[in-house]
Amino acid sequence: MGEDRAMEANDAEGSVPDAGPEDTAARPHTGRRRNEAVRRAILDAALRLLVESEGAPITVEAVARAAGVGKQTLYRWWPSKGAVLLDALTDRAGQDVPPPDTGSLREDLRTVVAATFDAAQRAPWAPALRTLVREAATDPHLAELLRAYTGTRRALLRDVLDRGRARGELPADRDLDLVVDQVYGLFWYRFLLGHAPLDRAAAERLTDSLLAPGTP
Amino acid sequence: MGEDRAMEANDAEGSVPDAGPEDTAARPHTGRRRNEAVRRAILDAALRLLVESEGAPITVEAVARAAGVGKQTLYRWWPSKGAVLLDALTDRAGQDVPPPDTGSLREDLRTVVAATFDAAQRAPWAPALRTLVREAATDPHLAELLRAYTGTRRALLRDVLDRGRARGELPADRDLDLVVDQVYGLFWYRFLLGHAPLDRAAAERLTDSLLAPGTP
DNA sequence: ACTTTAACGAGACCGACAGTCTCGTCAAGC
DNA sequence: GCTTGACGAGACTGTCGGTCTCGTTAAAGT
Repeated sequence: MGEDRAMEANDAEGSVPDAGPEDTAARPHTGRRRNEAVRRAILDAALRLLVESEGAPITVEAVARAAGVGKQTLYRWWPSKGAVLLDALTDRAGQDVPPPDTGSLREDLRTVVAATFDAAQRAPWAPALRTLVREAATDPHLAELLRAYTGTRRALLRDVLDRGRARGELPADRDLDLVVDQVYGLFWYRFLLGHAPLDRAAAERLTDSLLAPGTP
Repeated sequence: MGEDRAMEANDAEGSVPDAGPEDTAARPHTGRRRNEAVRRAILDAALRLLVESEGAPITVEAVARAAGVGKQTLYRWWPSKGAVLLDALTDRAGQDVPPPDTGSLREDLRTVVAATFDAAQRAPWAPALRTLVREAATDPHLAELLRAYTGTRRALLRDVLDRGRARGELPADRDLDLVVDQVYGLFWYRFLLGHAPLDRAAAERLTDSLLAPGTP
């Protein structure tokens, strides 16, 4: 995803009036090339600040200074502050494990929920993610990116439920979107407010609550 | 609540060193009195902007201008922008109806959940509340006030559940805090993301999901 | 009436911060 | 060696929350 965003800013240059669409891709690249070390330095600095931030806002200048980079370099490759932060977070932490498929809905669901809760509790990315969500409140661009991200998470969980229902482990008329939202609703609510734990026990009880205790 | 906050700023004046605590309350009020019409004008203007905002941020200057008031007047009575906005919202919309106690947990829960969902869907305060939450992301003061508010909401729902459990409508070992968070978690998740409805049907299904369908 | 006190409207001012612009420099390819 | 574009540095702009100041005005005591 990081590369996609990075390119975005670049091909905006193709908007010369009446230049013809092939002009953008046709002209070979000349001049000095992008320095990969700089990209890494920016991403690393952003992630470090994000992790250490504990909810405090991050400034672009701080990221640039920490990376030893000019602000313009940053804005040359990312469209906004939020994009950099999200990129930094997903670049490292973003290897999504595929949801399990053990043949038992109860088992799969418990695993997914527990993993989600666990990641939010344990990881150093917890404060980072909290900060990111805060930034998203005032950064429409970031909000959109985050919305897309949560969308794929929902879809993944939805798949698990669909498989379970196909196996007859859930009544055919059960509202699966509601179940998905009950999981992530509780998750974000507790994650952002922090008034109650997101531990293993909570995951266990949530799973039991969603699958009626009597269900196989 | 409005009055309380308003006073807060005022008695800060009592912090003269070694003046004695009774000095604050003892000295009769002299000088020009607070103009109630101004308070109303500020609150009304803030609410109007909040309702019309549709998620867009509200500036203090806009509120002051809309109320025909100097910024200092605003800051004389409220400690921050967020406090004004929250005050404006709770001042009008804030008459909390006491939760029902019909003797049936299922009935009470359905009523509370449906009322909560309904209020968020129907009311013109929906965008206002969304804006407020957004502002809270960057305004620690407002975040604290909002946290307190949601705390009382949780406590109210918790009471309903406690009564139900006392009547034996819920197993004694059920995690009631989890149930509460499942309700408000889903609520805020859908309210803020807006990807799925918070209608009567959703309230119905959520209630059924929390109270095992077979329970009396 | 006169004085004191504090609220009021207006708006200058400050500090932070996102994002832009400019400039001198440096590397990649012709 | 010449053109092109990335780079670091940092000045600059615009916005906004919050403070400060000032001249005016209303309430209360004398």
